[in-house]
Amino acid sequence: MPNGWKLELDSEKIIKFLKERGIKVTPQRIAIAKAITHLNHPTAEEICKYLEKSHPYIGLATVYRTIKLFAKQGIVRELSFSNKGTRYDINVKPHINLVCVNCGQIKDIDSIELESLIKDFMDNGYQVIGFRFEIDIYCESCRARRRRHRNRVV
Amino acid sequence: MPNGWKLELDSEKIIKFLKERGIKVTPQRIAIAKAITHLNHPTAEEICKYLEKSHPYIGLATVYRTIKLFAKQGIVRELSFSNKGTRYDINVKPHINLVCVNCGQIKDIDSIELESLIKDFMDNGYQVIGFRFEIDIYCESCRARRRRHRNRVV
DNA sequence: CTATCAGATGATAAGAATTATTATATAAAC
DNA sequence: GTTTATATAATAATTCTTATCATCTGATAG
Repeated sequence: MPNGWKLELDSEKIIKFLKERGIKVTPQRIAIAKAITHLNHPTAEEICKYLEKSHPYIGLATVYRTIKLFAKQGIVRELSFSNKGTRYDINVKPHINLVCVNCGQIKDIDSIELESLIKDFMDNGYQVIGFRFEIDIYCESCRARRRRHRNRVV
Repeated sequence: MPNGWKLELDSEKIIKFLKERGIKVTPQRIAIAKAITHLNHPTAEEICKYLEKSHPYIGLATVYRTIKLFAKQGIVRELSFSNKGTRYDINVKPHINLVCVNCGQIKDIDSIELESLIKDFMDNGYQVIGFRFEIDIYCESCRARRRRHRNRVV
């Protein structure tokens, strides 16, 4: 994971990264890498749906397998939610995930404080394999919708 | 959730908390509340198993329903993991979950930096409903086991 | 260019975790 | 104690993810 922090993660870099580690670069993996960089914290299903147009043959199993592979390589992070299944984050640099508890939308926010907090851990002898920092809020659009329907429970 | 931070969460307080909000207090709910306070980040199944002794009739569905209710009230937090299912955390004060990527053990760590980081968010107009901060490491016992089996992949 | 082979894929079955359903039971208010 | 809205237990259903396995492919050597 610490390695991953150095990566600027576009699909080209991912491909290069796989090659360097002797991992086969297949059309499916390239397509899935591109899909993840183009989508915002997608689920496996969303990736599959996105690829339907260009690669109708890619199965959900392959998506899951490939994501797991990427996760093991520190290319993506898995963010499991109790309701909406697992989402994948391509940004492995320490940052905050602002999650809307209503619509599930995720927004990434950089935070120097967070980075130094994790760095402190590493300096204190911990081998940090991964991390996850998430703050649950109502996003702007859900708050606006709420204001419009004040008396209704959103 | 901010309300929850003020709670010292033993089962008595949980019962009081439910009553105040007009939510029925049933033997099952009391038992589950006690179970959660006695167990360390349990899964629904672990709660069910723990209660087998004293309340053999409580079903898994009831455990799930009750936990969801508690979560909605900010009494517990849901921590979903891709592998090992969902665990529940009774400590709603901002803290760090140190998660062992090998055995899944979770250890809570207080952090002033984290508290102030979240406070900053609240001061900036965000309504913080919940949060989750988790750092993945190898715990002490897994590291010890690793040292003993250096050549083996743990 | 073709053969070889480890590893990847797709289709589908299997499994695990969680939620919905529904008849029955019960807590809270009177 | 009665009433009534809500909770429960048992089980079915659903959802999400992983395993299986026959087939296919990328990389390498000849």
